[in-house]
Amino acid sequence: MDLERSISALNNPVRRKIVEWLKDRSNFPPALPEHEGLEGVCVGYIQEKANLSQSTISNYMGLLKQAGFVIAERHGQWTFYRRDEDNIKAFFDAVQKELL
Amino acid sequence: MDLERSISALNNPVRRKIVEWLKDRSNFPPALPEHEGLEGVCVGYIQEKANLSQSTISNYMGLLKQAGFVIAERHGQWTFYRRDEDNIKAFFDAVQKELL
DNA sequence: TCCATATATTTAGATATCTCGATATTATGG
DNA sequence: CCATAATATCGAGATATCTAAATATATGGA
Repeated sequence: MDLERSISALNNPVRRKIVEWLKDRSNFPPALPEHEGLEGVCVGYIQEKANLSQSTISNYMGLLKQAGFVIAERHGQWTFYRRDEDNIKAFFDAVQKELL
Repeated sequence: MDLERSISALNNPVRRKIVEWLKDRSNFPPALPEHEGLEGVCVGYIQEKANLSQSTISNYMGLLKQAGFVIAERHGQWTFYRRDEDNIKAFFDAVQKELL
């Protein structure tokens, strides 16, 4: 739980939105048939929704992953990102403990 | 509740420390006799503890104030800062609502 | 009024973050 | 193997943040 890194990752409105969007898969287009049953959302869908360049979103997802907010799983050419609920809770606990 | 501004204010280890220190008045030297009964801690004490320049701390306190984490009250030449517990809670609620 | 003290504001150089285009990497299908 | 697609990484210019020194403002006391 690196609070510095986590807060820094959240210090951007689009990155916060992405974490929020990932709460509900239906915020994105339906998965391809061959991806049925896989958890998470691929980078392309996130990029489309965020409307920023591919490299920016890939970078964002890397930051969110390092911060522990999302888990990445590669399947073929796709990387699927999903929330890491346990780490997200741990972050809240840490912030609360430090500040509240 | 400007989440952007609040997270930005917390995106610095010393500023977070200051908010934490202010939880307990005894983290600072005792108040001057003429300040007995006044709430908060003067900028000089905070600066001493943080060990950064006067202008930096003054700037920090301004950011924390704009973000709603502290309340400033001037008494004579001194400005006393104390936590704004209600706003701090509101911040947590907002983050939780958005992310959790 | 003049001076000392506490804090705020201004200014600026150093460093970090943002965002993109270009390129590299990895995987798939023919 | 080649072409294509999805994602990651690199490099760079624009913008923001950090932090301090210098200066300004406000107050209190001699």
